[in-house]
Amino acid sequence: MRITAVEEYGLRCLLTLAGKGTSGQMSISEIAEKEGLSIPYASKLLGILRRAGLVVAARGRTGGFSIARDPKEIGLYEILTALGGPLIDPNHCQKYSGQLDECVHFANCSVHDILGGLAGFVQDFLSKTTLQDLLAGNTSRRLFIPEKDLVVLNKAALSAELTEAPTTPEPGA
Amino acid sequence: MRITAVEEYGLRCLLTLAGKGTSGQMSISEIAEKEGLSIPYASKLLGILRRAGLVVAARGRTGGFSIARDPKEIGLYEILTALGGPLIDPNHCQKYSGQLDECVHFANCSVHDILGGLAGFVQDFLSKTTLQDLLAGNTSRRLFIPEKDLVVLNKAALSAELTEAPTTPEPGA
DNA sequence: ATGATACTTTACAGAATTGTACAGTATTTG
DNA sequence: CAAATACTGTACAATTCTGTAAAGTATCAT
Repeated sequence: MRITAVEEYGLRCLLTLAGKGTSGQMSISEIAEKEGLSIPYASKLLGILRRAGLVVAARGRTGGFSIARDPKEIGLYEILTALGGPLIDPNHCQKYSGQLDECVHFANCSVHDILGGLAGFVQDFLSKTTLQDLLAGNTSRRLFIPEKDLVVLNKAALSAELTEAPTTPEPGA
Repeated sequence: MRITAVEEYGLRCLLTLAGKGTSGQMSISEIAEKEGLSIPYASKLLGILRRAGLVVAARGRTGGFSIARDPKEIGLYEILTALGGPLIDPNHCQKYSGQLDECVHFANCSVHDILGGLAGFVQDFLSKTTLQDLLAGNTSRRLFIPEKDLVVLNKAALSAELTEAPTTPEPGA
């Protein structure tokens, strides 16, 4: 489970463009130089971003790329899935079924449950973090919280938890 | 960003073994058949798990694999990193520096901040979810919570948030 | 002892991903 | 209109990952 190269570089290119604002513009050459990428590679990445509707391209002599929307309106989830596909393949069960025709855990597959749940979890986090957050350096808003202070719970169960066991959250199953 | 095949299958093999308990045992053949994998491939996966200290192997005629520790003591984070390497490469900046000698964002790299933060976030979630949770089907404890009820916040800021804005959490930056 | 069984290790073919090369199309400037 | 500039699309070499193959080592039953 890792960030792919395309996701990494693509996100950076988009971030650079976002820094110029909606009315700003940069050519592939400029972006490539700023990010230390080759021009053909930057072209490919920008092409992906354009087809995903995240940037708009102007052709011709005075052409270049601009960010398609306000950075506040672009979540990381949309960006990363555009660049690297879905977090969990929708046909996961079908794809990873080994030599059998279908997933051997088809009926009751806790692995898929947990991985699907993780994906939703990551998606939630990534969706709520926007390009604007990255631009503003707002990484500390949801990040860098000491682990002991980090909780991920159902709100309803949380009120009780806050007044009872401050250290080890254990809501009813 | 995705779950790799080795992570997926390796986790399943480990889960199957965990179902037999610490004193239980299964041969590669049995595991391979149960998971729909080829015997050589299952061998490779079990080898990885063994070197990571997650399973123990007994050689010889009555040999086989057993889970190394109580499933309650094995978190998903340990498993997935053993099978697929770290979520974020420690030498991320060095590796993904394009054609330059070092990451062009070296001094102030919000991309690395956010990705590193995400990794810590995922790590926290995965560490707190154990094999036992998967065995018991306890996927609902931290999963399948409606998004509107899901909060990820600093505890200190949370008490105030619970009494003020129940829908859109916005702690001070 | 000896053979059967089962884990261990290394090497390798096929597939997917990465990054590059290059020819093509569109637009502006003079 | 013609040249320059910049995006677009396809094809391809290099690398990495996936899954297989096969030879080797250890242990137990007889």
